[in-house]
Amino acid sequence: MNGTHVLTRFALTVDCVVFGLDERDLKVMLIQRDLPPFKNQWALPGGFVRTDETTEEAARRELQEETGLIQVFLEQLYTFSEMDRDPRERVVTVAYFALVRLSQHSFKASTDARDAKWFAVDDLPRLAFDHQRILLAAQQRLRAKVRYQPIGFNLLPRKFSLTKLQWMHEVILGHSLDKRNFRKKILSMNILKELDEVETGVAHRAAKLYRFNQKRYRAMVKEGLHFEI
Amino acid sequence: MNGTHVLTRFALTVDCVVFGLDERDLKVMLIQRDLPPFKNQWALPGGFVRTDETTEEAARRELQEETGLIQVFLEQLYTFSEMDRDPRERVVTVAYFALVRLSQHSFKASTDARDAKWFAVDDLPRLAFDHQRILLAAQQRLRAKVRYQPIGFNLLPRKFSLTKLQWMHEVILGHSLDKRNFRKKILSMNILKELDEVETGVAHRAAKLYRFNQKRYRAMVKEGLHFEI
DNA sequence: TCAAAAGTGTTGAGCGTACACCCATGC
DNA sequence: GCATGGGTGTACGCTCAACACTTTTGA
Repeated sequence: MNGTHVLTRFALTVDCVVFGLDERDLKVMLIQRDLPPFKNQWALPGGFVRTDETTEEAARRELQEETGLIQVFLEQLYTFSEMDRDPRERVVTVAYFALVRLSQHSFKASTDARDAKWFAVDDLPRLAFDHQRILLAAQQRLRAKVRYQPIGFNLLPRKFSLTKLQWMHEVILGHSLDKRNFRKKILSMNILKELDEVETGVAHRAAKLYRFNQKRYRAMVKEGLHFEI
Repeated sequence: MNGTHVLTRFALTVDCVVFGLDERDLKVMLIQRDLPPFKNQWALPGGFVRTDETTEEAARRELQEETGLIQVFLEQLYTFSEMDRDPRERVVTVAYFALVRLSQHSFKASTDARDAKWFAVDDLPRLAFDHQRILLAAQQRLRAKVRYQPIGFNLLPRKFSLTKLQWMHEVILGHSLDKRNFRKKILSMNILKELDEVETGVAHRAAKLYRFNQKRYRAMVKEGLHFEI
């Protein structure tokens, strides 16, 4: 701000690392680029920020435009400003990560004809720009955060079994958990509502279904609850 | 990136929340603005990012220019992009927070004649822009992080007593800790080196001095140490 | 009746917490 | 010798971790 330098302006983008969970893996949504640079390569959904929107608004807009997703869990991740991120010119990007209920969304072909597709995080194609690095940062953040904040619920259907809940944590953390201890712990927090429903369509004993009770969680936090898996 | 909109460019700044610790309080460095807007009000050190530097480089440069600080602990905090942050025009800012050994630095009058001064975080003047909010975010981050990462050492002299170390945590966390338990815990982590020195110039029994052993810490982490106060 | 996953308790070890007194030093 | 903070140990309760069998259901 000392006035001896010309005020430079920057191209500013947002990039979204969108996580979803299917029957097998943790997945990330990628989009195939139809323009250079990196034409035909896979990239994170994202795009340029407009004058009349915050970066978060831009992220939500891009998500909707490119993938049809609305009302997802979205959190700012990190801002990347290395000089050579984009071969065309200098672009600063604010990265976000999102968690979606993959089961609920039937992904309509994106309006601008780009291909949106889910990839297992452990089996990714080569990515455009520095998106590999951004994705890695998002994965680390997710892994760290799922242990001390109840954000994982955003990846599951609203009604879920304890087994699914445990499995979600195992997939994200990358190691297995003890079934009895996990149940004891999560139930003792008093943040789940036990429903009068059970799984359907399974070839064995059907599991009870639960729902995350956000209100109860907030109340418990006020009373000193320290969520931790 | 879908091409139907004009590519807007953004004024981009960095702002630094610089924390220091003196004999009494946790302090934050502020700078008195000598230009409008908010002329004569206090603000976070910071300024515009240049074309040839990353945001982190910009933050370090501004810190040096405005306060003389070099080689401080610096970490990206959050990017703020609300439309009306700056009354002149839209400015996006990448906020950083820094931890410095206040004891070591004699703060030379800043080169561009602006007044840099330390304020107790619990007794701040009205701040320019949305700097109050940024500062709050930094404080929350510091409070959360000091509990599970050994960053607090960056606020203390290299040689410190256990009492000082405990006191630092108490000031940041806002509550007191049990002396014996604190010592047991921190010493059992094996990340402090006990020196053959004691405090000087105190009117009572002099405390042993310790030094944070970064190498040892990294080794311990590899072996599964989970730093936590 | 078989396969497959749901659901359930106990025990031991280690950790966190609460707590009070003597010691060393400078003035 | 007194004031000031430095330094130290124990006991209890709680939480975490390890561990295996019975129950339910659909095919």
